Amino acid sequence: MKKHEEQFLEYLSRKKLKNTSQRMIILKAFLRQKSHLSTEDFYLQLRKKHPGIGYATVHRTLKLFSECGIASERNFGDGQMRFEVSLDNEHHDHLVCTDCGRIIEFEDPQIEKLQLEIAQKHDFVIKDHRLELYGLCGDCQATA
Amino acid sequence: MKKHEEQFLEYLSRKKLKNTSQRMIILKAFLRQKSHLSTEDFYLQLRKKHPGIGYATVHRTLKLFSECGIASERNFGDGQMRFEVSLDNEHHDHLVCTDCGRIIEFEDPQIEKLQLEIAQKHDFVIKDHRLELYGLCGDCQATA
DNA sequence: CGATAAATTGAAATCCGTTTTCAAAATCGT
DNA sequence: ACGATTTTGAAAACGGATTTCAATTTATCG
Ligand SMILES: [Mn+2]
Ligand SMILES: [Mn+2]
Ligand SMILES: [Zn+2]
Ligand SMILES: [Zn+2]
Repeated sequence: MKKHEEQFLEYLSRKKLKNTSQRMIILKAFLRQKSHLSTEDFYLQLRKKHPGIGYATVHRTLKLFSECGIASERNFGDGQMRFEVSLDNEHHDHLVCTDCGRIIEFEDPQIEKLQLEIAQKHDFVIKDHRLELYGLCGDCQATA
Repeated sequence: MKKHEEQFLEYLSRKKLKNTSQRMIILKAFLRQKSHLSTEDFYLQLRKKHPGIGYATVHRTLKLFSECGIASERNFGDGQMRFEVSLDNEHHDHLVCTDCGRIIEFEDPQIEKLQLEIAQKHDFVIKDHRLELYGLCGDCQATA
């Protein structure tokens, strides 16, 4: 987990950006966070300990994390941007419970391979992709 | 293509909604449309022939189409809602060119099957899913 | 150290697509 | 045609993301 911090600091100096207390606080909170939080939720969380830090700063800093590669932006179609820590250059996709919001991550090399084949067949070069499976988690099937 | 019209009319009467000239005009334009248009683009298109019809009505009517099953809402992550005619209950996914916006549809039974297996493994019941491959189409690779 | 230029901050304003409001108009069963 | 109900279009409201701006903080250099 030290790698993320280094990567961010390196990005700051490379871009001639400044290292501020707010940025360090947000970074630490972000790395400790339960993932897939919306900007708003993350901000509300952070505000408990650090009421002085503004929403704009949180928003801007999360964008920085994304730019420098330590965070991934996610969009689960609910109109909120979400962020998660990105580990190395691992990729994963998501199961999303539409009832309780639970999110399960998965990785499937077979699907990834099939995606590449499809792209080739249509003369596409893939830069990115999103796969999300929406449904009910075990708990919510019981409740329903 | 008559089926869509019937399905919409049936939905209207079932929900005790009224059949208006605007709704019929929008329906015809929608069925004739080049797919994956945003509400805004569809509205601008429609307005050329029917300047009297308001954006709100177009928006509400597209929602109706979606509710009654003759349209599918799509969200390609650019902050615009898009609509397309849904054929029978066929499902398909999308290749999206991030340069020129070209959209290619595809279907892959193997991927669908693997998705089901993943869901089972995590005790999920899938209701819906989205798979989008973002990249460059053949033309745009050349240009770049 | 200071001084200074440059970057950052937080609050508020703005943006932009979506959705709602509301009074006037249209629909449709009778 | 009547009257209850629904629909319409313009404008306002909404909600999240982004920008503005004056005040503050940071980093660099003498
Ligand atoms: Mn994740
Ligand atoms: Mn399509
Ligand atoms: Zn659940
Ligand atoms: Zn292209």
